[in-house]
Amino acid sequence: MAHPKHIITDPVISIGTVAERLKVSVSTIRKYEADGLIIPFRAESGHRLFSLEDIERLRIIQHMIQVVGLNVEGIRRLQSFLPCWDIISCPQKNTTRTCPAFKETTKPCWMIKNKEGDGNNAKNCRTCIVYRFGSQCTEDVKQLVHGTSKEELRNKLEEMTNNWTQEQ
DNA sequence: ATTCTGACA
DNA sequence: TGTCAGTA
Repeated sequence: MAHPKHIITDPVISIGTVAERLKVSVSTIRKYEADGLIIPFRAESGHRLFSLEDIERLRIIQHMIQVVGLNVEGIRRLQSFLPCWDIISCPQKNTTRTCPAFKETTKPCWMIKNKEGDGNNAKNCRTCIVYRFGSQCTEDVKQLVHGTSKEELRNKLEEMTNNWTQEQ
């Protein structure tokens, strides 16, 4: 309610602005991207652009580092447990136990290079509900990953992301 | 003036 | 994490 939906999701903030608002260096933000923690939008010029949701995600990263005590590697591993196979309709549905994302415990699904076939990669992952969930509060993440059916999981995610993207 | 990539103390 | 180079 505080912000209209488009304000939340539109990537229009420069990396410099983000840096000063979060009190972090520009290079640190670039590093987070290189490390797979964030997927900034790219202008045609090649410049990174961030939305308010992106800033929220960065805040959570700071929290995990400064308060929780995780390092970048730890955050990546934590996110590798986001059950994308349960959250979105996976091309290899019945073979979930064999899909790379399911077995990977080191990096999140958006960091896994896709083989042939459907080529949805990091660029599109930016808008994926799985990736976006990482922009939610860590408390909510806990509750979510705590025994819920696929259907419930799906609904909760929609709910939560709606809280962010809702309303004018 | 700002940001980008890549290399590097 | 920061900086320096050479661009766009």
